[in-house]
Amino acid sequence: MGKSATQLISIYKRLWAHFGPRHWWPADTPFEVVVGAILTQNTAWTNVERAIANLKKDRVLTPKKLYSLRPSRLASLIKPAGYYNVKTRRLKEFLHLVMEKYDGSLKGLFKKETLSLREELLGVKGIGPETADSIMLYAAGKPIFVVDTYTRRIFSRHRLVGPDISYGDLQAFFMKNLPRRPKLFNEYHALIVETGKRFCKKKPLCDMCPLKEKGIKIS
DNA sequence: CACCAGGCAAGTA
DNA sequence: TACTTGCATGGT
Repeated sequence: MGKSATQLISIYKRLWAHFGPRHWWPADTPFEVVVGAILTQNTAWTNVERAIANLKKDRVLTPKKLYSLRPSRLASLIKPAGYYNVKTRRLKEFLHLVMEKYDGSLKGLFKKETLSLREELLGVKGIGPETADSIMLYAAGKPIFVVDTYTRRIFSRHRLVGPDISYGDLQAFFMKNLPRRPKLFNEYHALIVETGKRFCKKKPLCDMCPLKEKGIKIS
């Protein structure tokens, strides 16, 4: 076992001991995961919750219902999540794929092999690497590690990687050094986000962080 | 008031 | 290729 692998496991254990299981993704259905993944792009989750609540209240949180909504109506429902015009287009782009190619069923889409599913998701305008990987791991259950702002921030501050590491390289760092188990990837990313939200914001609270003993200098 | 949040695409040089 | 900018609400 390499040094990086040992460190990654050690950090995971420490976070899990501190926070316990996260039960991610916070959603009732795979489709809700997809919608949440798009709505949370560069946006606080509390705002996404309001938007999702609006969709549930009007009982339109299914692919067919959302696809049939007028864009102006969808935009007004998701308004609390911000970027509502952009995100309306992005949801519609994804729904168009599901409706036209998979008969409105996520099941069909998620039957694809991991790599071809990733390519297909990345082909949708508005779905980038993090959104695609969140959908794959948390909606489709594929063994893909999700990288986000917090991941880069936490692991570069602890000097396991450089601060400007690319998405792909950071993802590979985790996937090469951890057993490829969806359950582990699920829990690890969820723990990273919890740590990020609480302690590793742009203005860090490193004294409080469960990783402080391994911790290093921060700017 | 300023700054930030679980990105992404499009524009510029 | 490598920056830069627009998108927008709600919390601190």
